[in-house]
Amino acid sequence: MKKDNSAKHSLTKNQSLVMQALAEADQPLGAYELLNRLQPSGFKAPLQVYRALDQLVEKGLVHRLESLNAWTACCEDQHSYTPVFAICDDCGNVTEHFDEQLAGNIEKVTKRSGFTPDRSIIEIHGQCDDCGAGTP
Amino acid sequence: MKKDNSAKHSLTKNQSLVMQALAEADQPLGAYELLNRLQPSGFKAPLQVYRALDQLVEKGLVHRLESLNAWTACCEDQHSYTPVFAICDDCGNVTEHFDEQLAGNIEKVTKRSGFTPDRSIIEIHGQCDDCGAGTP
DNA sequence: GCTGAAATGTAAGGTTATAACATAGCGATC
DNA sequence: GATCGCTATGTTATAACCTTACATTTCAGC
Repeated sequence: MKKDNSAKHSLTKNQSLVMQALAEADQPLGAYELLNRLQPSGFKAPLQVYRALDQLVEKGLVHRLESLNAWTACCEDQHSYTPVFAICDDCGNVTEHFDEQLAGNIEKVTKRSGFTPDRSIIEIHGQCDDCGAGTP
Repeated sequence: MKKDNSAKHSLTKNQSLVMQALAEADQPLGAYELLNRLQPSGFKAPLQVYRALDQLVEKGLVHRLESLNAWTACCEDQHSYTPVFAICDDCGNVTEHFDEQLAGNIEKVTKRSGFTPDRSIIEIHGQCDDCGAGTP
């Protein structure tokens, strides 16, 4: 189970519930899957989930996985580098990595053409160690 | 206007039409925007667009931009490295870049944890040269 | 207690993507 | 040239994801 950093960020009720659901999940969750899981807690409409998610992303506690249309709790408290997500297409497990050099290289590639980077999305699909690509 | 590589790949009718529409666009297009543009050519349902897009992606002629839910014609004929997309959040322009070192970095970051990368998604949002982030 | 800002509730609707099933084209084989 | 099998296509319906618009509630700070 992932760490729950909600304490330091004074989350609201809905934010806490969404954060908790994500922290308890061992995989990224879609917004409607979150809605399902939170209906017992009183959630009734997608917007409640989306609002909480947006605010949690704003605070840096949650990341959105663009290629999955899903959301995951951030693995650590704070991080300055762009996260790299490794997504296992077999078991759905996702791990979060950081690499200073990688972040630097991305800046380099785009700045060559006068581009000013703001936020980067790096998502790598493949097979995790457990699902062993080499040993089917 | 981007280069149209359809000749060498013996595309079907629908694939050609979608390829042409993307090649003529100066920006990535959503599937439903493509559908609109192709209705004069006889397209009637989203699935016609999605099927053609999938096949074109398969052939490497089209890329999907995950963070935009949009599709763009590949800028060159063939490329072995993972493409890096620089997406201008102001004007919507997207440029495609390649960088061997960057591709190597990604492998490194994930392989540390026993992960076997298959396909990578790198999309950088920011401001392009024309929209000049420093000179608003 | 009053007020203003933020959070929440609720309904409706828009966009993006897929499932399921039917039909048509076309080359290979008999 | 009839049949088979594969691929592409057509069509309808529906699932999945996200946003707009507006009303109501909560709550810190005065």
